[in-house]
Amino acid sequence: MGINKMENRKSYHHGNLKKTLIAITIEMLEHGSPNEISLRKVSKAAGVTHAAAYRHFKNKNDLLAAIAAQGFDVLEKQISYIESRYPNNPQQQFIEAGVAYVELAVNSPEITQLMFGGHFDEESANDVYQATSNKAYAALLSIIQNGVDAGIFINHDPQALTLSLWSIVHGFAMLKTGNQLTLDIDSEQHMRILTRMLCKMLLSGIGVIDPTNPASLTYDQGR
Amino acid sequence: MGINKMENRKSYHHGNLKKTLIAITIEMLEHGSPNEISLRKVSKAAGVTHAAAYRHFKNKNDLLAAIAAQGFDVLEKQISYIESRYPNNPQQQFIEAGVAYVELAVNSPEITQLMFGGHFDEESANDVYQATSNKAYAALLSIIQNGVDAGIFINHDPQALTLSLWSIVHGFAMLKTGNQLTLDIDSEQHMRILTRMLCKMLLSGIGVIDPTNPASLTYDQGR
DNA sequence: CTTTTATGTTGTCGATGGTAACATGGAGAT
DNA sequence: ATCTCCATGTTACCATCGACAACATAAAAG
Repeated sequence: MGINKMENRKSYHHGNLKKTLIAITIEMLEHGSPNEISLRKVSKAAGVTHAAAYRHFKNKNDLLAAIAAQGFDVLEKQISYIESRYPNNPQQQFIEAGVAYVELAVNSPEITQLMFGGHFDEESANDVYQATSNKAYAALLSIIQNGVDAGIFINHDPQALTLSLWSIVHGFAMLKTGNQLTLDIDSEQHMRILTRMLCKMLLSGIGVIDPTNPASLTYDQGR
Repeated sequence: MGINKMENRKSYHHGNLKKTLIAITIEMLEHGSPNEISLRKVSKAAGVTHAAAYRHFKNKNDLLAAIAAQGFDVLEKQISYIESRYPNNPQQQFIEAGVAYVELAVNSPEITQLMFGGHFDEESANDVYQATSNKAYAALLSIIQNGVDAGIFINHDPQALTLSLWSIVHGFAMLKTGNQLTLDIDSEQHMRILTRMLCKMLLSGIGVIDPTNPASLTYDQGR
């Protein structure tokens, strides 16, 4: 536990330095802001000299971008999993994808801020970073498309529906991870309830749920 | 135009250094990420040595926090103005406040990322910063309260309604300013239309607009 | 066994954030 | 008008950082 120091490494070569550097950086992110991180501190914690990191990352931004890209990857996988978990139920996919989005963000607030907080130079937002960002969007769009194909989401363009879902859960997640919310919603349970409420508001706005009866979903809203 | 250099200042004392430093920093923010900014470059651009800035700001974070605080101030004033501009029409206040929120954010994407991107250390998110963040929330809550008092927003808690509006416009704004949206929505006109659509989805979700008729608002939806 | 290549080290550079000691001159008191 | 005080700016300095080049080592390839 703690920082993976590998201080008692025997060989000249580390063997797993790239992953180790990423892991240590993530751990450091959880204890401070991104600009408190230095390649030198990370390298030292990995039991390696300060220049070793440059064999694995082009520069500091490159390391941070790798972590962000990993975040997008996890996000996309999770949303896709939600889609497969609730087959033939676009409404539930809609809501649970939103819940998963917020849950992931809140469980890794620092990485979320890194992913979306504009911490990279323009050019450093490179191929990997851009591509993986789009994957999260595509995963959401797929769910929306299910609802459109099933004739459930009928009043709006799929792109617009995707944007609305993404916006509301992303906004909630960013406000929470950025400590902008005075509401003390500490428990995961409470976060889920709030997120479900937000998604249901949208769903009824899309015309799927009777707005005068927020509990009109076909599955148990508690859970 | 250009950076306010003040290079031909005559007196030993600058006279307006604090405001000048803020202005120059904002201009620099518009041309690069926050971590490309250095107090030394800013000071040099202001025609002053690098240590002078420390007479006006405790440290670099303090300067950036001042800019963020200024952003929250503008945001709150704008939302309050919207509220007063459309008296006795909570729906319109709801939508136009959302539009104003997104418009401000998109017009100053770098400052928006600075305000919400987690660019400050915990302790540096000081009194001013926290207080002003809350003001934006309070401004939105006031609008919601109008609708609740008028018996228009009836199906949900005011806090929840405020959170939903804030989340969706904040999410949209953050996705846009973070260049996460592949949709090319360059024109302000298009942004307004999209934002209105998002807000209306929510409004109908709250039960104010007939979801099968998105144009059911009482005022001209174009404009 | 030799050569190549990937990976880690040492040494160095300029830039940066921050502090301390000193300099300057404007504003208020007399 | 002059003196004094103190807000404000300067100079000098330090530790740290990102980045690079030259060198060292060992694992893999032949």
